[in-house]
Amino acid sequence: MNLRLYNTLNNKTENFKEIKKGKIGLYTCGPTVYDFAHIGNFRSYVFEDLFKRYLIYLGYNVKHIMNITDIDDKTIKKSNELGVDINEITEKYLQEFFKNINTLNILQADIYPKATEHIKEMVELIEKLENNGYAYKKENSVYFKIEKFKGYGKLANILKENLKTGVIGDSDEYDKEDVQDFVLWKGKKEGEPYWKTKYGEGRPGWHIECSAMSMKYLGNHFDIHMGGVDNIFPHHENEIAQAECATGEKFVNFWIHCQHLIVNNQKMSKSLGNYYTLEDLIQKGYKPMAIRYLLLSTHYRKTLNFTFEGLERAIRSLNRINDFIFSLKGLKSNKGESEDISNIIKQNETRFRENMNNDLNISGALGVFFDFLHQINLKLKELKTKDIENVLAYIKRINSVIGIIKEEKSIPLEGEIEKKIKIRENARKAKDYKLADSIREELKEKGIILIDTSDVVRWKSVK
RNA sequence: GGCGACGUAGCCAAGUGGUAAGGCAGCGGUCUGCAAAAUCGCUAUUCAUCGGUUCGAAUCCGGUCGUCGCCUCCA
Repeated sequence: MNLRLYNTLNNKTENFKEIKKGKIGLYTCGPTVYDFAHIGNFRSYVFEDLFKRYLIYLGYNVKHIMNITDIDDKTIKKSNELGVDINEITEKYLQEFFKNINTLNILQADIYPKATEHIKEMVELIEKLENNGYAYKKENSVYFKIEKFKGYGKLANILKENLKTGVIGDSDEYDKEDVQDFVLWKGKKEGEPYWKTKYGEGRPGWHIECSAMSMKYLGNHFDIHMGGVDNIFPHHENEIAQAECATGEKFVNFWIHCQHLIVNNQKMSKSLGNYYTLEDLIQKGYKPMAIRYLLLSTHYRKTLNFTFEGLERAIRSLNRINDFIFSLKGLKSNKGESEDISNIIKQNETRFRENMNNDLNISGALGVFFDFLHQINLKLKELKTKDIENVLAYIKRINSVIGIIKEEKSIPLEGEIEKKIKIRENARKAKDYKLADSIREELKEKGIILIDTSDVVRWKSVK
């Protein structure tokens, strides 16, 4: 079964086909580095990561570009409010962003181009638009004339005449010919950073950034562009307009958009007190992998309702996977390999892939994976040495896609704890269960969980 | 006003024409000194609702009710 993806461009699920065999150009809209990213942002990033990991799993060579918006209204506003240089602000939150990405086990992009380092490319793009008759200067700014572009609105499925006019955005600050037109280059304003270019002193509009940088690194025509649904209009619509009017070529084949996250059925907002950054959740004691699992486990085109109850459920679901691996690693086995187990793996992987191929149906795919755990649990005692290896290798393959299983670090036990375990063992042998249980309870409080098996005592760390 | 999404068990969530996956929680067994994990059984005659098409509908069509998003800040 082929990989099928829902393409916002025509609102249909289509067979995926790459432009250049085996290679994929992927562009994802990155953060505006003016503040900590919130869990809604990470829902998108985690989904994009899942998708990218799956492409890699399928054997594609993926070139992934994620832009960094480090010049825009918000970064400027923050800089002015705090009286701190804008670069200091953006650098700080860029580092925080990278830290968060790492915490959530999100693979790094190949390149993180910054807007401020691509002014030249943006100006060149504006130049092309001007030459082709799609851009006009007014006062000190440059605008895109959407009336000239017939395809305008095709992504968002919006008719030009239905666009609300006036009152919003820049319409009264800048002097456009038509309120629907969007800005390519913003003339210099007092107290704002600016660049000297052929269009005068000023700074780039937001949309031009993504068009310029994506084409620089991926070419005029590339495979996949992703982002949150809110970006469909106007951002991605404008990107298409800029790129296609400048090059005359089709810009992107597949537009994939991730739905939003809401909290307790309400839009996340600071005023409602339901606004969470990753840091907030981690400080509450939630583990990154549980957060990742939660963000990941709902299909990307469905609104995800974030609740702490859901997060608790995610923890317990993850426990099932981790406990399984734990039991597997503690097994004593005989040499050999059984065909039975190899077949289960093969069949399960096929089903996993079928679900993922179906527009990245992660819920279905996870269901398949839990089926696998169950099937193997039933045969745990019959597993041979090679079977265990095969099962672990399969889990590793699955995890290369979902990325929710953290490699267990074998933390050495402190001597004192080891001593306590021995005392408890002796107590158990002497049937002094009162003492044994109190030691078990004591260690549990220290984060060490003891598990009695028929021959040895095993332990695991809560962390 | 225009465009669009969604409504499946206590909770989360697959299934998109062939008779309701999976996870969590709950109850009752097995295993265990007791636990933990695992395992077995039970837990939706029914998919918001009303009608239609069909041999057959959660799935297709139409109406109704409800929730939500977008229409130049936004992942």
